[in-house]
Amino acid sequence: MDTISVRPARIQDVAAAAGVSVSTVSNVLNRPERVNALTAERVRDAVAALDYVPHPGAAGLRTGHSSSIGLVLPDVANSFYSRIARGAADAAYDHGYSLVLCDSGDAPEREQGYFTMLVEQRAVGAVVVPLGADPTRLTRLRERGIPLVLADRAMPAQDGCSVSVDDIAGGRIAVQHLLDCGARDLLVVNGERGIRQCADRYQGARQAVRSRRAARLGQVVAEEMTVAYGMEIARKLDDLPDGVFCTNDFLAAGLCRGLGERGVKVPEDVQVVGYGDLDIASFVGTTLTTIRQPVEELGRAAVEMLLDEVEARAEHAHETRVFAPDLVLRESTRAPSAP
Amino acid sequence: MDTISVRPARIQDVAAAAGVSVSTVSNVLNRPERVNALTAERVRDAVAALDYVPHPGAAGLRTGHSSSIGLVLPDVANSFYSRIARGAADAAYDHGYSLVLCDSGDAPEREQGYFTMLVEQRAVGAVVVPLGADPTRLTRLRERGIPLVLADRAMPAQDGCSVSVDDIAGGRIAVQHLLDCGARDLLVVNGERGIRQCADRYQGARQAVRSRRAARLGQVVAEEMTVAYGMEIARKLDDLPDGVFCTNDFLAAGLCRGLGERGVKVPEDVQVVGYGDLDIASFVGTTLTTIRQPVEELGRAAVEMLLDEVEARAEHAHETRVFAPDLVLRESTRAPSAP
DNA sequence: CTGTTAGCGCCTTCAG
DNA sequence: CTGAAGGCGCTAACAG
Repeated sequence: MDTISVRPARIQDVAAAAGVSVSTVSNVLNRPERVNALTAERVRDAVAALDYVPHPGAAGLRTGHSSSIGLVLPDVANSFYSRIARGAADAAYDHGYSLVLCDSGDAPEREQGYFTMLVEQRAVGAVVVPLGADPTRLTRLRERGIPLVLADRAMPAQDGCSVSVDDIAGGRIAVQHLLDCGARDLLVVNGERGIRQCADRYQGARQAVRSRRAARLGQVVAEEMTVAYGMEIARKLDDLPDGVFCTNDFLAAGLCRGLGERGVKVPEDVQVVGYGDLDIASFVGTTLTTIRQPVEELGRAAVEMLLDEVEARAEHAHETRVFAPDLVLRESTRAPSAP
Repeated sequence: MDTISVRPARIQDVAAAAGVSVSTVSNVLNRPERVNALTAERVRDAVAALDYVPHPGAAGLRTGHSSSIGLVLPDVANSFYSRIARGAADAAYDHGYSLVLCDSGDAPEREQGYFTMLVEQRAVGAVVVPLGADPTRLTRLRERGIPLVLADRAMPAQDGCSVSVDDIAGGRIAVQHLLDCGARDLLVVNGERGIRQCADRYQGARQAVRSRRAARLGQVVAEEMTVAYGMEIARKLDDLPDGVFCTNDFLAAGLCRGLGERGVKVPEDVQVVGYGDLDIASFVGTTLTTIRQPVEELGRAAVEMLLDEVEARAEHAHETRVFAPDLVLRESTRAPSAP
């Protein structure tokens, strides 16, 4: 069967069918308390009978409110971002907004294209993981009347809300856990220094060690954060540490495997903590103890903060929300002894 | 700085500024050929000066056309679906449509909620990866005037377009490759029979072997398609085959690792082909030769078929497009000898 | 080639 | 508590 093009019922049709005026129908739908219960009943019957579906777009034209919010990110296919998207979609759905997916594909022109699209659509706001560090374009969007919430990026508090995960805390938790499990000769297997997340996680690791005089902390930097480099590092290690914190799960998975090939047992000889709770962490042979980042919640919170700004306007105070990562215990570390 | 609420310029303002009528402005924007070059120039200047941005929503109210298309799927955080989303977003962007992300979260009520949202928004159409097998709700959507393209699911051709990947061909290619590489004693490590994809891939594998009398094909079914089960299977294997086709990359990764622990070398002793080209395939120690599915293209094609239906209407012929998977050569198989 | 006019579907004063 | 009328921003006839 092909598409039937029955012109959908309009509010007028409902009014006629119910024997009332359009404004009464509108009231029944939007402010039921102002309408006599019986007439309301009649109207609702008519709505059902005609399969009437209101048209928020038309309403928005009148009221000035739209009901779509933008989600601008570099690449939905990347699991970190797709998890943000999931959380954002959840929240948007719960609040009756629709989420417009804007995948900039790492291309600034395209990001800009989406920005103007959002202006055209009169989106109520946008959650964005911006591409460059340059805030000019973001500011312009905001001046255009589109409130923004930044995700996973810093943002001067006065300019708007932002959400992110605390990587320093993550590093601290990871290493603290190794200490709790009895490890004292520690190694951080890190990614490039330039990556903010890596630097922060290392800083957190140092904080944890500082509180425990008796422990040592080394660091080795992997060229790329992949399983292969993790294995490589495991092979080259001279004196084995008794605890390793890898700043990403791929490195951790590779490291475990490389150690295995040398006959080193995880967690008996060396304990390992990863970071990110990627799929791989629970699929791998020795499942990884790792740091979970509440990414979905991050997306959800971003949307909710945005809606608060949109709906509260005057009373809204910008907020920089930082989420706490937490530890997922699996096989690559031993049970912690009570401190 | 806070949101400045300057009421955006309307088409009237532009008309006034340029000293012409609104319809002329509209024409300049939509059918430039019907307008004198000089007046057009004046209008464009005014547009720029006032920072005028057209309001497609209002236009749509008038024309009846909307410019948003829905993307309904079970879970964006799942990499298969997020890749579809990426392709769909690409195509939608290229054609000037906006993509509304509808993550049903595996909940039928929610999927239904999104369906009615799409009706409300008068979406021009939707790409959907439906939850259940029941086509009733889909049909209703279509009757409501929202054309559908199904992704990764079967659909009677007369009811609309669909896109999917040919799993039989995928299985055939995988095993053919093993044969080309000299393997003769083959094993399929599969998931549950009930899963259509698994059944299809096995069927493809059998087709490949049938053409080569001299080869044997066994099958073993893993309870779950994870790295851990792959390892398990590698450990339990009695007589080693010389070629293994795992119907998913997790299984393949686990298998390789399990074989490694037994001292069996990949690809020297046993060659392995995976399926899916997940991240893990290229990150793992011995990188996996695997079957790539053109998932992004699937998403892109879905949107384009949808738009064809929307724009062509009468001449549009429903199409069931099946994509061909292909082989990605990596380290877990030896170079094929010319056939 | 350009201007005038009448809605698209809805909400919202303002009267009754 | 209900109805009539105007307009949100834009396009599409139809005149000029």
